[in-house]
Amino acid sequence: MLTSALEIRDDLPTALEDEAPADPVTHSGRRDRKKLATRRALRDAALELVASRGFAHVTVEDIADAADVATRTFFNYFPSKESAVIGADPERIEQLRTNLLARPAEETPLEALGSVLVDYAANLDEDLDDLGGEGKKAWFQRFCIVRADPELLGAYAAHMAENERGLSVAMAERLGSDPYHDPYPALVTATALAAVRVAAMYWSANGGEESLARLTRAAIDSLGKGLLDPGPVLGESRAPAERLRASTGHRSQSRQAK
Amino acid sequence: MLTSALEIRDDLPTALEDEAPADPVTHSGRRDRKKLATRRALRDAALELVASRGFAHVTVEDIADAADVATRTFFNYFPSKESAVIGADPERIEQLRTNLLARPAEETPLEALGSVLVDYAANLDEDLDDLGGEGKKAWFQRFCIVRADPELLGAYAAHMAENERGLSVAMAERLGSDPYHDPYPALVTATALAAVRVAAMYWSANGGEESLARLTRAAIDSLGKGLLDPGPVLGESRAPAERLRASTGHRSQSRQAK
DNA sequence: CCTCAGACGTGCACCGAATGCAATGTTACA
DNA sequence: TGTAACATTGCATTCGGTGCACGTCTGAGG
Repeated sequence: MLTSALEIRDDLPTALEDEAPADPVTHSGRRDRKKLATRRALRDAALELVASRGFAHVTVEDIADAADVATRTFFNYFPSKESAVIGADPERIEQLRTNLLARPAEETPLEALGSVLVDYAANLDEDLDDLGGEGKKAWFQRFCIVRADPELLGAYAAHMAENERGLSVAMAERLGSDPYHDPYPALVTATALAAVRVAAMYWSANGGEESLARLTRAAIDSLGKGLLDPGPVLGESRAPAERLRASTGHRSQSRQAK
Repeated sequence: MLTSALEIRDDLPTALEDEAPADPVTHSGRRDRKKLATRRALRDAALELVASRGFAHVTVEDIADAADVATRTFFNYFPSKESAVIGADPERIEQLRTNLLARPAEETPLEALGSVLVDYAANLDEDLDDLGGEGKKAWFQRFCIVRADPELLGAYAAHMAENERGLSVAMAERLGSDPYHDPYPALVTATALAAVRVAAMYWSANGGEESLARLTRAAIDSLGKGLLDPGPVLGESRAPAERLRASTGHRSQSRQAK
């Protein structure tokens, strides 16, 4: 059973305000507050309904009804049913882009991109919904749902492909190379995002207890070390789960290969 | 203008036979031949129409009409509009799985998976449609379309996520680890597939002239070397395009198991 | 306080994707 | 040749998604 934040919608505006007191910092109006509230209501309703019934057995009408808005209104907030669950945010990708371009030039491409992604995960760890007003809990629930449903897993992969596009050109820009004739920026970006995707899935699979930033850092570091063969492949069963957690610190290559 | 294989459908069965003489080796009958023919007709029609008009401006009815079958029949062959373009094949993933499990145990996880993927690309290079009856040209057209349309790019990423699922458990099986407590198999699989995806996109972006197997091998090798910073990052513009082509591997036995 | 323009919610009509069902036609095989 | 299995097809239906128009509320300025 999941906690429901759907009942309190209009009756207790204070309960909504303390959740996001300074998010629409642009200029706080009543309108923007309500807009953000319904957006969250729709998102929470979608997550909860999909978590209980499964994505295929939830209609947009169900979600809209649960959020107490018209079906048509749903599409004023989200372009598709998946997007309400996935959490696609065009602002986020733009932020990642600028963060990547702001990294010091000495860093290698993977270091720079990895740091940007780890930083983002760190923000999520501290539950600062400083951007998008998402919050750790929502993301955890999101990943759990996505991991369970193959259909949503595909939708999430599609969403990551969007991020990949944007970050890819930013990476090419950083390297000063033409993305059309140089696959390297795309290669780094695609593999790095795949790594953080795996880290996020693992994070959610283990109850969200561990630090997502550490898992992300470990995945990126493993990537930077060429995905070294993790110990005795055949007769292991020694410490399988410690592999990612192990390399959180500096370097602890468990095995030499190649 | 693209060549159309739609006109010859029922009138010239011989023209179809020489395209796939031994594919449904199970037991060649007239029924299976016609079935394969309509499948190809639908696929070709989808590729051609989408290539000219764009994915969003082509309806399933258009594709079915072009292939001269009822709209309903389309869904007897493909579960969705995207699948006709993407070329999702459950057999392929099963073949990759078994090929991965058949690799020698001495190879590192990335070596094993990389070899499987490179071998598959090598088959495609030689235009042996020994499985699925696809052929190099269809794949090239496919990748070109996918690369152009962001919507299809997402659909392709979703399809790759399916492959990832299957290969991930096979990789875990090979390593004898529990995928639930060990993210390493998923990490290797996800990053490797991301690498080959980039290689395929680059291949199609350059006219399909170069060897896809070489590009794939180069991408996997770069991954195995930790995506090393490609030379002087800042003042480069030296040999950007040669990066992938440079490290063409020597091993590429193009024979695969069953 | 009043007014007005613009933003937002909503109903309606509509298109297209996708599925289930049943009837019909076609192939394979004894 | 007859029959059973299978493929094609039409039809109805559900649902995701969009464009449009109308009514309402909010924010800003007089």
